[in-house]
Amino acid sequence: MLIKIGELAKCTGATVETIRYYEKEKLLPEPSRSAGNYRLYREAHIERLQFILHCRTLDMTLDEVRVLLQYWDEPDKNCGDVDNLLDEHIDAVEDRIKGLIQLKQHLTVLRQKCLSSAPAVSCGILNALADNSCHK
Amino acid sequence: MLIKIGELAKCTGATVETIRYYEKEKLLPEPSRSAGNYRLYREAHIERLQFILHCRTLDMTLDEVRVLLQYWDEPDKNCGDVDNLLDEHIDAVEDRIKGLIQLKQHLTVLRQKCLSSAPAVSCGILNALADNSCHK
DNA sequence: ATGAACCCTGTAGTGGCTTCAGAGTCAAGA
DNA sequence: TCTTGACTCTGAAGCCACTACAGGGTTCAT
Repeated sequence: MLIKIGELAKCTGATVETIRYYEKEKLLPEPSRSAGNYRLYREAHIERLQFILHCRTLDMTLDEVRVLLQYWDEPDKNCGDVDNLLDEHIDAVEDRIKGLIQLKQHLTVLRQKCLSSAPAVSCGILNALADNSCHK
Repeated sequence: MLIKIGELAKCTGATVETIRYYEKEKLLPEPSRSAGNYRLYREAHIERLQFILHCRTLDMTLDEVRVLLQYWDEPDKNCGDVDNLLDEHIDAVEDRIKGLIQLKQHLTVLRQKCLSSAPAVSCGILNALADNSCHK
């Protein structure tokens, strides 16, 4: 029932270093230790780590994760803040997508300016990048 | 014709600190100095800085900018690499957009699981995040 | 002469890890 | 029994692209 850090890493997909980092950051509680000072984890650690990793795949910051873990730790609290955190996070992701789509548009326009294998001095891309009238 | 760092910052939109940082990173050459040891910039610096900033608004890394500046500095070179760099950069941006759209989808589904002001223990969001069958 | 606005250098901090150095632990094989 | 190799430990440094700060110097107007 007790597993070492390498096994925890394998079964969650995290790296060993990331697990130790989360412990240092107090996202994961300090586990018990073996006679040889190896960390020994149990089921609860696996679940908590999976929760954290899942939040990270959703691009949440560790501070956001910390807020969610508070609710995890105090299940009787009202969860209204969870909603708010998620709403704000969705907005942030939306903004980032909009920005990137604009960015891609700019890049694509730029890309079309170049006829490959011309000398750099006449490369449309370099010239467009240099052009200070070309602000967004 | 010679301007101080604050003026360069104002006319390009960079911060003074960023300009000094670019100098340390050898993206900008060391300018001449006044009697009082102030940096003095000329036209060429303005253009080069604008080029760098423009690349940065296109989300290029400083290493990518370094490659482009090489062509800037050697205008007789063939510019094929410029194309490749840009193509790769566009691909990377595209991938990031796709990832974020998926992410937003996940977040939106998650958000709908929550009826605000329930106790956290029964919050659908927290439960979904904890659910290890809920991998992407 | 004084004050405010600018400038200088060098160092440390940010986030979320990753990498490294140098050492200890443990099980299997010769 | 000894050794090899895979694993683990700690602590510090590195990554990126800045940003912030401490503690000083310069310049110019009043």
